[in-house]
Amino acid sequence: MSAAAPAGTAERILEVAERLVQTRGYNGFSYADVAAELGITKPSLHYHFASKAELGETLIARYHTRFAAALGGIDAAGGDAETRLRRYAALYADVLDKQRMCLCGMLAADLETLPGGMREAVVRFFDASETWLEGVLDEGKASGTLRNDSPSHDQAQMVISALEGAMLVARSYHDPERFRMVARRLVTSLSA
Amino acid sequence: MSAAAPAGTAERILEVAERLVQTRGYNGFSYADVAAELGITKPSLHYHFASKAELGETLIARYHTRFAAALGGIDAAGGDAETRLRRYAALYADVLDKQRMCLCGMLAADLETLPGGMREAVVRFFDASETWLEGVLDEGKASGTLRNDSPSHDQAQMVISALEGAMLVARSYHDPERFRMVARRLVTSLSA
DNA sequence: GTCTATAACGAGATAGAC
DNA sequence: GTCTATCTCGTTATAGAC
Repeated sequence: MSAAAPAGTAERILEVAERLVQTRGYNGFSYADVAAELGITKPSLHYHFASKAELGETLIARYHTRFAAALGGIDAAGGDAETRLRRYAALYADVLDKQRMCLCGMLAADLETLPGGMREAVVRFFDASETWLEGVLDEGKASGTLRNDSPSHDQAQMVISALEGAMLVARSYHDPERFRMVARRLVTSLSA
Repeated sequence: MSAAAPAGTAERILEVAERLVQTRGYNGFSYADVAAELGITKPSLHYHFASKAELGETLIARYHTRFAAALGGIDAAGGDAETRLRRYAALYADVLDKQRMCLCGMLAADLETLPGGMREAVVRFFDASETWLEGVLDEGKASGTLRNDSPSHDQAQMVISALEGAMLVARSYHDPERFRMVARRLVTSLSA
């Protein structure tokens, strides 16, 4: 769940825009902000991303891909279901440590104002997280390391909700430890 | 936790602006939007609220007051700690049923872009919720209806985080039941 | 691929008449 | 208390030169 490289202009634009969306929201940043930070002009941005909507859709696709790769990494690393859940929560904690909100959590707040393509992409991100979590929860129940007191489907939705909310609130207090405490409680509440 | 009345201009402005902030965010609405909806002009808005920041601060103060009154109503209605927790969650559900996000949850996403006065007011809202919840949790432990397995302080932060996050995500799916499921699980996880 | 220049519009805000 | 008129600035976006 990280990137960084020498990077061409398009990628540097995405890096800056991603941070701005995660900290200020979709309606809280402009092409002028990105251009100024990169020392280029606004029309140069439009060369790489014709519209703000196109830039936004690219940001979500990129974030989704990186997140999916991180989930693949967790699966590849092995460990029991509880360990995977802790690592899943750690992905969120890493974002918060950079003083950012989850990209799609932030865009969920802006949802009503987003162009249609972005709206659907945000929901697909949550769907993918939910599907992965369900798999981990099912596996944990089968192997007896996780509590089997309610449907994995419901538990997965609970996990996503609590982690997104904990990010949102902890960021308001500039207190990542507040997030970590919630994450620990959450994992504990699921373990057998 | 509701209002509505014959209402003068200032109050009608607040009603419209509140809904717009809760659905579109602070940077997703304008004086022009409010004015158009009320059939008045932008300068008339500025007569009642000189700046957008002032309007924003008034919105939070008003919301905070109404929320505090609702908490007072829960206390006055009696019932055990678990019942109070369910009623607390129901306050959020009522907001979501109107297809809105919690005002302060939405503003927490916009936090970095808010004028200083609004930022502090958002945090004070969370603090007040947390304090009230702590009281309910302590009472529930003392009377034996709630589980006493971790500090009320931590549990209160967990409740706020999970409910705010569940609102954020459930709204993306236009699915209030998704919120209610999370709220039920949450209360159950706290009961003895 | 990046620039200058500019269009076309919307934002928050003010002056001053009624 | 609400209006018309206007200011200034920021926004997304395009045309066309280099």
